[in-house]
Order: sequence, then C-alpha cells, then structure tokens
Amino acid sequence: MAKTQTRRKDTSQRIQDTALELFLEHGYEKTSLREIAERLDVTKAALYYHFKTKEDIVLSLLDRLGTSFDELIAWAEGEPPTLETRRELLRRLNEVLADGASLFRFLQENQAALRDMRPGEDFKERMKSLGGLMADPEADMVGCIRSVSALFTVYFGGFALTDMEGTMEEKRAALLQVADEMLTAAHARETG
Amino acid sequence: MAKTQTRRKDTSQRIQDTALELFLEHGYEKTSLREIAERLDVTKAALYYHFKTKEDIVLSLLDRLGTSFDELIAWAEGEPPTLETRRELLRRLNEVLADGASLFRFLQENQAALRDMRPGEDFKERMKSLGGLMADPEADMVGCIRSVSALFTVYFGGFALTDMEGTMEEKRAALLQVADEMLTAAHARETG
Amino acid sequence: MAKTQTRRKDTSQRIQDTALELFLEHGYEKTSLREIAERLDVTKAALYYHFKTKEDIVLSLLDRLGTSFDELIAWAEGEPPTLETRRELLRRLNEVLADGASLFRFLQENQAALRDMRPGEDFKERMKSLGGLMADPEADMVGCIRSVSALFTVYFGGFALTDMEGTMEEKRAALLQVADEMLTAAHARETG
Amino acid sequence: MAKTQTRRKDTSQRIQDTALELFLEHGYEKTSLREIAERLDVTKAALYYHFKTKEDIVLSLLDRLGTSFDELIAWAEGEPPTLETRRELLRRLNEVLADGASLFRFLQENQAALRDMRPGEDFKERMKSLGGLMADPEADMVGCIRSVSALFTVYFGGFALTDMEGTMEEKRAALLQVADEMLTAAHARETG
DNA sequence: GATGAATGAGTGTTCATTCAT
DNA sequence: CATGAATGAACACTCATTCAT
Repeated sequence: MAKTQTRRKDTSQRIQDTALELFLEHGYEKTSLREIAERLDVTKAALYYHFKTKEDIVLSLLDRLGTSFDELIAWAEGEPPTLETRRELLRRLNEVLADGASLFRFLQENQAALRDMRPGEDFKERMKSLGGLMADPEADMVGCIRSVSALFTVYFGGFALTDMEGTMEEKRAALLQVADEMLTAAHARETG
Repeated sequence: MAKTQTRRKDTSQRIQDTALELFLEHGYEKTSLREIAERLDVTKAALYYHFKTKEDIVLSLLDRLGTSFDELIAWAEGEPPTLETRRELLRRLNEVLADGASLFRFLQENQAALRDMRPGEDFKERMKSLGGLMADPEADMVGCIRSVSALFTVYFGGFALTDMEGTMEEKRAALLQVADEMLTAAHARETG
Repeated sequence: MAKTQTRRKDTSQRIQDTALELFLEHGYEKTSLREIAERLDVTKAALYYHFKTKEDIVLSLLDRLGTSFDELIAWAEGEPPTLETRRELLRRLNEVLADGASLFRFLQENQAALRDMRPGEDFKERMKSLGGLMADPEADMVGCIRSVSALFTVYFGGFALTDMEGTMEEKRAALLQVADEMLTAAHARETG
Repeated sequence: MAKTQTRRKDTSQRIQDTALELFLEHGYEKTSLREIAERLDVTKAALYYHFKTKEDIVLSLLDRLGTSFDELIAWAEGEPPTLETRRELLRRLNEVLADGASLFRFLQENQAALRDMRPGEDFKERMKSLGGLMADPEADMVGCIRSVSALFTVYFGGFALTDMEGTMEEKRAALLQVADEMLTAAHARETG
C-alpha cells in the first residue's frame, strides 16, 4: 500500500539506466532521445522534465564515477608515496573499474563525443593525476613508464580482454596480479 | 606546362586529409560534410564525386592502416613463435603505430561511431590476432596477460602519454623498451 | 492577525503583474508560462489554478483598459458633438493613456500576437469609434484627418517620445497642448 | 528556350514574398517555416538552402526598407534645415511609406517580435533621426512636438486609416496635406 | 491553493544524399 | 570535375496544457 507503482523505481533512475544501455549499444551520438523515450515507453518531453538536456543525462551518469575517482586520488595523495601505497592504489582502482565497468566502457568508446563536455576533460585530468601518483617523482622517462604500464594493464585490460575466456572476475584478478608484479619489478630496479 | 595546377595534389587526397583533420578535431559524428567541403572550399556535391558516402571517406582512410596491420600479422604468423619473433613483432608494431598515429587516435576516440562499420569490427579482430601471437599458446591466463600487457604498453601508451614531456619519438622508444622488458620477463617466468 | 500572509497581495494580481512585466520585456509570444512561474517562484500548474489559459491572463490584463475606454466613449457619445466636448475627450483620453501606459505599450507592440484574440479586435473597434467622435460628421476627408491627427498626437506620441528628454508628465502635457491646438485650428477652418 | 522554368522567378524572391505574406496574415512568431514551405510547395530544408535562419528571412526583407530610409535621412542631413527642406522630407517620406507599405505594417505590428533583432533597433534609431530633422533645434518641447506631430500624421496615419473609405492614394495625399499644414503652422509660430 | 509528473503537438535547424546541368 | 538546388528524415528542444494528489 505504501507505493502505488511498485516497479517504477524512480523515473530519473530509469532514464539513466536506459540511456546508458542505449549509449553502449549504439554510441552516444547515434542514440536519440526518441529511442530512449520509446524504450521507456514515455514521451520525449518526459525526459525533459527530468533532465535539462541530453548532455545533462550523460553528466548525471558520469557524476557517480567522477566522485569515486576523486576519492581514490584524494586517498592516494594523503598516503606516503611508497610502493605499498601504489599497490593498494592499483587494488582500489581495480575495484572502482569493476563497479563502474559499463560506464567506463561508455567513456572509453565515446571519447570523441564527450571530448568537449565537462567530464571528458575532467577524466583526462584525473588519469594524469593517477599517472603521477604511480611513478616515483625522481624516476626518468623509462622508469615512469614502467610504473604507468601497470596502470595501463589494469585500466585498458578491462576493455581489451572482453573476448578472452574466463569470467570477468578472474580476468580482473589476473590483470591486477600482473600489474602488481610490474609495479614491484619497477620498484626493484629503481631501488636496486 | 606539365601540370596545370601545381599545388592541388590529388583532390581525393585533399578530401581525405581534411576529413581526418576534422574528424580528429570534432569527432566523426560531429563533423559534417558541409564542414569538410567548406574547409576545402568546394561544394558538398564535389565530395560525392570522389566518395560514394561519408562512410566511404572513413573507409578509404582506414584502408592504409588495415593493410599495414595485416602485413604485420601475416609476417608474424610466418615466423616461429619464439621470444625473438615476438620482440620483433613489438618493434614493427611500434613503427606502424608511429606512422599512422593520427589514424589510430581517430580509431581509438571514435570506437562507438565506427563500431558498426566494417573496419571497426576488423580492427578488433586484428587486435585479437596480435594478442594471440604475443602469448605462448600453453600459457595460463596470468601468463597470457603478462605478454599481452607488453602490447598494451606499446599500443595505449601512445595515446595516454600525449601530455608527458619529451618528443613523441623518445616516448615511443621508451615505451618499446619497457614493453620489451615485460616480454622478456614474461618469457623468463614461463621457461624459468 | 487579520491576514496570514501580509505581503502576498492576491496571487492572481501578482501573476498579472509579473506577466505584464515579462510581456513587455520579451513580448507576448516569447514569454512562456514557465518564465512567469519561475519569476514568481511557483509552478506552472499554479498559474492554471488562477487562469484557464495563457490567453486568459492577457484578457484579464486588458479588461481594465477596455472598461476605461468604453466609459470614455460612452461619455462622449452622451455629449453634444461640439469642439468643447472633443477637447475634453482628448484631455480624458490622455489620462486613460497615462494610467494604463504600460498596458497600451504592450498592446501596441504585440498587435500581431493579439490580433486574433478578442481584445485585439475590440481595441481596433474602439479606436475607430474615437476617431468618429473627433471629427465633424460633415467634414471631408482632409477635415477628418485634421481632427484625427490630434488623436494620433496624444495616442502615438506617448510611445514615440520615450527617448525625448523630460519627464513623462511634462511630455504628456505638451502632447495634449499641441493636440488641443490642432483640434482648435481644425475647427476654425471648418467653421471659418 | 532561355529559361526552363518561366514562372519560377528567383526562389529566394518567392520565399521572401510568401514569408511577408504570411507574416502579415498571422504575425512573425506564429508563422512557422513549415507554413511558408507548404505554401511554396517546397520542403522546409529548401528554405534553409536560401536563408540561414528564419531571422535571416526577415532581415533580408527589411534590408530594402532600411536603405530607403537611410537615403532619406542622408538627403535631409545634406540640406539646410529650412521649412522647405522639412516639407520636402515629409513628401519623400510619404513616398517611401507608400512603396513599402506592407513592410512597414509588418514592422509596426511585430515590434515585440523584432525588438531584439538588429533591424528593430535600427528602425528606432532612424525614427529618432527623422524626428530630430523635423524640429527646429532651438525649439522648446512644445515646439518640437508641433513639428514631430506632422511626422506622426504621415507615419501612423497610414496604419490607422486602413478602414477609412477612399483609396490609399487619396488618403496618403490627404495625410500629407494635413501634415504639411501642421509643419507650416508650427513654423509660423516659431518665427512669428 | 498548489505541486510533480507527464503529454502531444509543434518548433527551428541540420544532415547525408541526389541529380540535372 | 564540379555546382546549385533541393529533398526526406531526423534531431534536440520547448510549449501550453492536464490531472491525480
């Protein structure tokens, strides 16, 4: 009795979900508001009641991600720049990526479309920060790349290994392990 | 008197160049044929004299890339699957990437837009082939990933390190060196 | 304790005021109910509690004007058609115009928009009546125009002299004086 | 054989004509490009081949008017500021108004809609210039208004006397005559 | 008295594409 | 080789309006 429409959740939420779904299917630009509305069985105008523009929908989607990312960076900046911190950073990054997998895929596949929207820029910035946190400040170019490569493994591996056999959990675990090895090896060279 | 229009190169070529230029600036979907035509100072209809559709322009651009890639794969498949082959493969891939840098960036940033065009599919396929050639057929998941990570480093490093200081040549060389180390280390473990 | 909300006047009144304000700023067609509601800090639906349609708001605004106008005409029709009556008519018209200045400006600037609404038609009608009352019934075309021109001066002068220096009161007084002269001169010719 | 389509004149011209026709019938805002296109039996997109925006259509319409007006002002500014000049100015203005009658009516009835477009502003400016040229620079407010009223008669009389009996030519002639009298009378007082 | 959610019909505008010349 | 003129389909977005609560 508490709710008249048990299934309907929040409409804004449903719009976000369906939008992401379609953005992943056909890409951001090729997904029209008409399609989103039709799949939700509401009118286009209803979308505009909940979001000011199409861009707004995507912004609302990426908000969640941005926050997780920022927290991750904030945490790492508060820790001493040791190997241990970096290993933990990789571990946590892996979790964030796993949680927001489809959003990250959307981000990755639609870079051109999102480029001149706020969060396109923002995520570039954040990746740079992460990169900076991975490498020893005194490392030379090769040294830097050794560490940053670990980040690539965790980050791009998630997209690139879609067709590899095995569950996503297994693959993520394996990627993390390899990245961890890389980080450790890089550290050994540096201090060796 | 040999040529009436010394400067004009081939018009088809100029269209391709300008198109790529604009695709990189604003993305494939947001670049209209009108824009391309205007920047070339011809009419839209003129483009249709040289290319059947907008998609055709992008296909013609990616043709060159596809060929290099296929040759690379064909070469590697003809060699014994040794560490040395894989190191050479990485070296050659690096060259192909350097040569077609802007095309690869275009490919990377417009995945969603190109997804349901021929070459989108094709390049996915080719990347899988390359992945397969990098890893020992008997390696387990982690083993595979160790080798494939070297590929990630060379491939994604090119995009991700744009803002890093240093010339692109230096960075590519460093990426290749690190990837080579990774490959060697992976091999050592495997045979270790 | 007599009123719970001392400041709020009547909401209907506030809607009318804000609507007129916005109609004058951007014009009737370009003013949306959303804007009116936002400036009043209520919802669009609230407007519909007080007025049946957007047109209704404008009708309610012009009602006051229409009445003054009709009274003016009724008065003049009850008087003998002498010069003195016409001079007084001009004087009274000037007052009505001064009182409803912003409404008249609205009417004037939005003729096209109001054309197929009731009051658009009505005001045209009323202006014709006024015109008829100004001129001697036996006057020829030029004679008519001499008298009606006095009316133009009072009526259009109010809009056209906005940027002239001086207060609105001064300008209105001057306009009335000139119109009065015109009327008298016209009469002199007629009876001369 | 010279022309394949004898009747078609210039399409741009036909668009302008039809647009003005409809703007006068329903007002600028209430006339949609769909309507214009339908009445011309072309597609909306065809309009966009000839004019960049809806606003552009109206600008192109008013261009002609603006020029006549500017020439008129330029002429008057080059003459000595005598009564004779002003009488001639009125005569010429009357002609310009007669020629562009429907455009002026459009301008007059759609002030609100045109307000924040270029020519809305421009025409206000031009009317002020004309006003300045009518009156003696040394005249006081009432003196000014006496002269400017002559201008009102010619200008607004054209719109206000639509329903009066008589041909438009007759009415325009009568309006001009009365305005001329007013000017002369005003001058007499000034120099009297 | 007023709101939150939604609708249906429209708007101006842009796009890839075509074709006679 | 290339253009001028046009099209059909779509798009993002806005509006006045409704109605259950």
